[in-house]
Amino acid sequence: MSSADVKKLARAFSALANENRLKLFLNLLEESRLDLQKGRAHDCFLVKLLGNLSIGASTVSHHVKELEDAGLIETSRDGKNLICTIRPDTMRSLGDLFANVRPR
Amino acid sequence: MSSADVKKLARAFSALANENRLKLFLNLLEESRLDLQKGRAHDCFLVKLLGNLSIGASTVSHHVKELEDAGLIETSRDGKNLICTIRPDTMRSLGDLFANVRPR
DNA sequence: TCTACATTTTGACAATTATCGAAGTATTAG
DNA sequence: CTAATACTTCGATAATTGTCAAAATGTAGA
Repeated sequence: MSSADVKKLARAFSALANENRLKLFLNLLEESRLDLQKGRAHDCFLVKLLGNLSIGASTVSHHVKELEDAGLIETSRDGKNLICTIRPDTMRSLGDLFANVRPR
Repeated sequence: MSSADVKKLARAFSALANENRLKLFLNLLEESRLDLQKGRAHDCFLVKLLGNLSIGASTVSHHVKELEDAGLIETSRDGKNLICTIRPDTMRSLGDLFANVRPR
């Protein structure tokens, strides 16, 4: 694994290391799975995420950008609303990392 | 997912968020897979890990403890040497987290 | 027991990070 | 155009973290 890859990985884990940011991400993941069941696309408004945490809007905005810069999510806009979407490619590489460890 | 679970998860990601600590962990993972192929038990000495990084022994010791406290590895002793072992149970729960995301 | 080796603990410091509130920007509705 | 809503940027601050060097501890061998 290249040094650049390690850097990228560390960045992703760093984004998930903060409790509030992790909660945002887990919300998105759960939403993604619910929508998967219904066969719909998954997305989540910032304002909706905000409701679940006791931190300010500006802080949430920072956190979302951090998740995005780390390659964990993508964002787009629907009018005034920010839409966050999980990046399945990144999920796959993270998942692979933890696979195939010998059970004891 | 309970609040305690989220805390634990964040702790694990936090442990992997530092580049040097991540390298230690990736070394252990790789070693674990090599040994898996050979059907042997896997373990790795601290002093061996140390060689690959340009940081002091005391720092590596801190990092190892951090990985252990985060539930990612277990340690034991063989004489003077510290032996580090990947925890497959934790690997499994982390792997599950990133599974089942809809591809686009 | 003395010594060398492997690791750990301690104390310090610089760098990074999480968060806030206020001001700023963009978008929509009226 | 104006006001309201949703988000972003800025500047500040407190808390956390990564690293080091030095001293301490534990272990094995002579």
